[in-house]
Amino acid sequence: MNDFASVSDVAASHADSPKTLAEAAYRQLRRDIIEGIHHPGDKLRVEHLKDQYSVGAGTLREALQLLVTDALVVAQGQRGFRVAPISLDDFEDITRTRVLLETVALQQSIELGDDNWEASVVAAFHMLSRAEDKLEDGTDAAREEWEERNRVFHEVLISACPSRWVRHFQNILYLQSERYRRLSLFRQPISRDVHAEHQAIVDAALARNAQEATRILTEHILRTLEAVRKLPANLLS
Amino acid sequence: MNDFASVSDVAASHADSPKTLAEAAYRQLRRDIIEGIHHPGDKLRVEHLKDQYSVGAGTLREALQLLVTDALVVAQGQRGFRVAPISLDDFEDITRTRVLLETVALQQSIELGDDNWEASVVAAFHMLSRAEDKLEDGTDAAREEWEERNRVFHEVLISACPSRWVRHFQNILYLQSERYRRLSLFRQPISRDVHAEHQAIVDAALARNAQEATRILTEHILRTLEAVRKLPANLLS
DNA sequence: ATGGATAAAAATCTCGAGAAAACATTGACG
DNA sequence: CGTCAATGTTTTCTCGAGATTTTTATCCAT
Repeated sequence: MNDFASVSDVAASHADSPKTLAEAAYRQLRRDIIEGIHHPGDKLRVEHLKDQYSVGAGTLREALQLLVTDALVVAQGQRGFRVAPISLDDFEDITRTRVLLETVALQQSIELGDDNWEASVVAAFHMLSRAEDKLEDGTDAAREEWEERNRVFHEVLISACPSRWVRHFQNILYLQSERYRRLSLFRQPISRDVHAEHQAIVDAALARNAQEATRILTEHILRTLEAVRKLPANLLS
Repeated sequence: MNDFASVSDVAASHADSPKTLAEAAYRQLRRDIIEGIHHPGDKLRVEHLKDQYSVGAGTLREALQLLVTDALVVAQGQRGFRVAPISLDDFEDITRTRVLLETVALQQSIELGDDNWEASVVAAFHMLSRAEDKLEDGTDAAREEWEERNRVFHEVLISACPSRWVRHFQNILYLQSERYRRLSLFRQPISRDVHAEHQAIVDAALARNAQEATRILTEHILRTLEAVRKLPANLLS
């Protein structure tokens, strides 16, 4: 059929239920690392964590290995696992690479996307807008839902890009940037008018104005970099 | 210090000795998959492979997980592991994405590379040329050494690119394309004058002619795609 | 003969204990 | 007083067996 995200997929978010304990532990761990519960550079001792996540040693090991795939955890030879360190340089790199890939993908999406793609974009934007409303409550669940829907929105935007590899790399980079964004959101919760930026992207995309859409998207992504740049250096430990 | 590959690194190739059994099994498996010993789509049964690679079940499992990182193996929920399938579409995607990343990286390398980088490039090209001579013997070892030095050459070319992520993604894509290149080399061993192409890239790079260098590099990469396109379809099973 | 359901078989996933390696502390020697 | 070496502790890595799930084969009913 087509390779685009269907509207129902958007509605269902990314609710692949974890079928294995290792994957469940993997998701929990990933969330905890992105949330900052495990600090960058922290050692991840299997003996200590296997109780916390209620799985066996080998299982937790597998979960950690999966996190190495996402580059959220680094494995050092015979010296165990560690939460991937963060730095401003790294985030600059992530951001610029993301801009490179995401603009190319968006161009192709705008060029090739069909009605189904347009509907997906509109739907994802709607879901995101709703989540923005609930964000007023200030609950953790609301913020988490917003994060997820924001991710889906960016994913759907480029879902008509025919390159699976570009989309794959974009996913990885998005996960990475999520760690940094949490840091900036913690300090200056809602300074930017993110909604307007997203709206502008959607408008330009549906108008098939690739140049305008990529321009806004680039600024949109770079703005987060600026926000992180203004953070106190000690947060990037 | 600097982040470039040192000349000695080039000489030493990529000889990180595997310090763990899992990593050793991972490398063997990776080589076997790229070599085509395990065919695309094949099921990788842990029970059967753990004897073949002389490791425990859990260890082999870890090795397989590492291969998922390189996208050479796909893991399906509770249904075990499988060699990643191949297709012409996939290789087109890999190639185009590789061109995108590698040209950007080469541009930056040419712009930012210092004397050390130039020396690395010359050294890697020399190593590759020597391997080309030995290629006449037709031994497996010679071809394998050429493959490795070709990889190093492309890696060193973009080693002055400051983006670790671009280089990381390029590594993954190179590994992928290696699978397909083996297929094409099997049929038409040495039809192209690869040496001249590499020489032209080196010349343009050292002359700091980014436009020319990226142009040649792009053609160079695309040529392999054309070679694979001409393969009989049944090889892409 | 075809389709569905049950049961046997195979493979995967999970767990805990033993072996190997790395780390930290302490003591001795120059 | 500083450096080096040896020892003990901690942590990681590895292995084989048991529990779940998937797959295959068989059998009965339509």
